[in-house]
Amino acid sequence: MPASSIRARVRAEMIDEIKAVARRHLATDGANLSLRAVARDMGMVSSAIYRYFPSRDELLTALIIEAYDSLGDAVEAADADCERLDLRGRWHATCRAARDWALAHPAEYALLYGSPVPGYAAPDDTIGPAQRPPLTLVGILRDGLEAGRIDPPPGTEPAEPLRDDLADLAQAFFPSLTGALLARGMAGWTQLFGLISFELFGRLNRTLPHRDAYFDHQTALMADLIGLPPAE
Amino acid sequence: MPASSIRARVRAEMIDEIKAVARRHLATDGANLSLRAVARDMGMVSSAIYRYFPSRDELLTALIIEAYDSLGDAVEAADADCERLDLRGRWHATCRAARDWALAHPAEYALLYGSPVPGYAAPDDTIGPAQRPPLTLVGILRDGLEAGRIDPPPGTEPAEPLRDDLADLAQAFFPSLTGALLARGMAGWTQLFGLISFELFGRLNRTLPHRDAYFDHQTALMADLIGLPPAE
DNA sequence: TCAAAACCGAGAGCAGTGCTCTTGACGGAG
DNA sequence: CTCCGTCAAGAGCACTGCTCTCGGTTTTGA
Repeated sequence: MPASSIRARVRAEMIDEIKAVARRHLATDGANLSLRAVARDMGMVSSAIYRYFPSRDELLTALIIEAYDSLGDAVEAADADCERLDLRGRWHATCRAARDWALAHPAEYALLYGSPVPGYAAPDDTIGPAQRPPLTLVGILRDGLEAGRIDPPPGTEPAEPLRDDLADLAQAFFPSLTGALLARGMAGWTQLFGLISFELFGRLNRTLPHRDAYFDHQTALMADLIGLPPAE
Repeated sequence: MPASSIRARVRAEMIDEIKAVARRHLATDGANLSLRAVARDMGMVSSAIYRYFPSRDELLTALIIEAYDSLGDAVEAADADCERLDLRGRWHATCRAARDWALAHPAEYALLYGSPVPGYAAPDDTIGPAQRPPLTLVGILRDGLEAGRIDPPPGTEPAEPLRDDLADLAQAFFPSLTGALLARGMAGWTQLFGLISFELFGRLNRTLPHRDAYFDHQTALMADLIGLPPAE
């Protein structure tokens, strides 16, 4: 064990360094990072990288999982910093945390939520970390329902056959979640993703200089739609 | 003119054929299409392509503009097929048209609304065609306001400094558009983009088999948020 | 303890990419 | 008919992901 662990330790450090250099390249070169380039940066030969990652896609997968966890950490920490029953505060905090993380790590965000790489299929290892942000939003719904503090405004109700789909999916989260509320929560999650993507990918109108205020207002609209009570 | 135009005609046909082959490759290989591959498909040598497109990015730009116009045509046609005062019908028709187009041309949609290509900056030729879909939505707002048929539900109002930004931007569209309504319209547009992206990029939960119904319901929620009157 | 097994880095090599440059042939314009 | 512009072709450069082999080191197990 002591002798073998020194090799294993060096190997783990090597993997970490490769991932760190690759993450740095990702920030500048975008999704098309080159194994040879990271190998050059590390003073190695390209073929040596393959001792640690069997392919470029495997390296990308490792970076994707790390990015999902980094985003999940940020979102969950922001949510945990709020009063449990301050539903609207938690909603805004999680949304802002996701946006802040995306603005700080644009290339990683593009890797997670941008167009999928053509030949690349995300392995199952990624679906767990990928669900952490939306699950945080579901947690807000759960706490709000338990406290009886969620009142969605009147509006379109899901009809068949969607009603059963939503009800089944809602039951998989927690029993008191209705399909109608789940749909509104998913609308909020979709809006959050769209807001960040538009801002990050440059599709936001240039005549909106106060982007923080715009983001907060648009997420507030979705909080209204979900039925989160106004902050007192 | 007659003699020179035969040359120009052949050249124009060549450009069209290159774009057609490239679009075909785009559907299979995604964003990383190869000039050499399209040249091979046309029985040419790669360097010959450069007689018609100075770089791969120029070819991509041409495809992007064509795709924007194709999407714009579909959206505007769907909108024009509706009764002018059937605001909700127009909203659903345009949303469905955008989704149908995206599902029929996933690679082109990813090219337009996916993560930007790292070294590539969209030239100004693209911003005109790119604005056609959102401008169609603005047209629904304009007709609705002129007919006095839009009643947004109560909810968060934009505060300073966002209020002025939105008001200025709204004035640039048409005078009677308020900043608050514009923000709700932009939320609808953001939601539409997010819905399509989630479905296309495989982030939609697999337990929602009736995707058409889900899409219609979510866009109906946004119609409620905007204040489009219910269909009678 | 000492040989066998596993691991590792370096290098060559293959097939592919975008792009540049030169060469030679063809066709329209004066 | 001659010139000039346009064209396809080919060679070549620098780059990519990836495979394989060759030595050298480290770890393991008998």
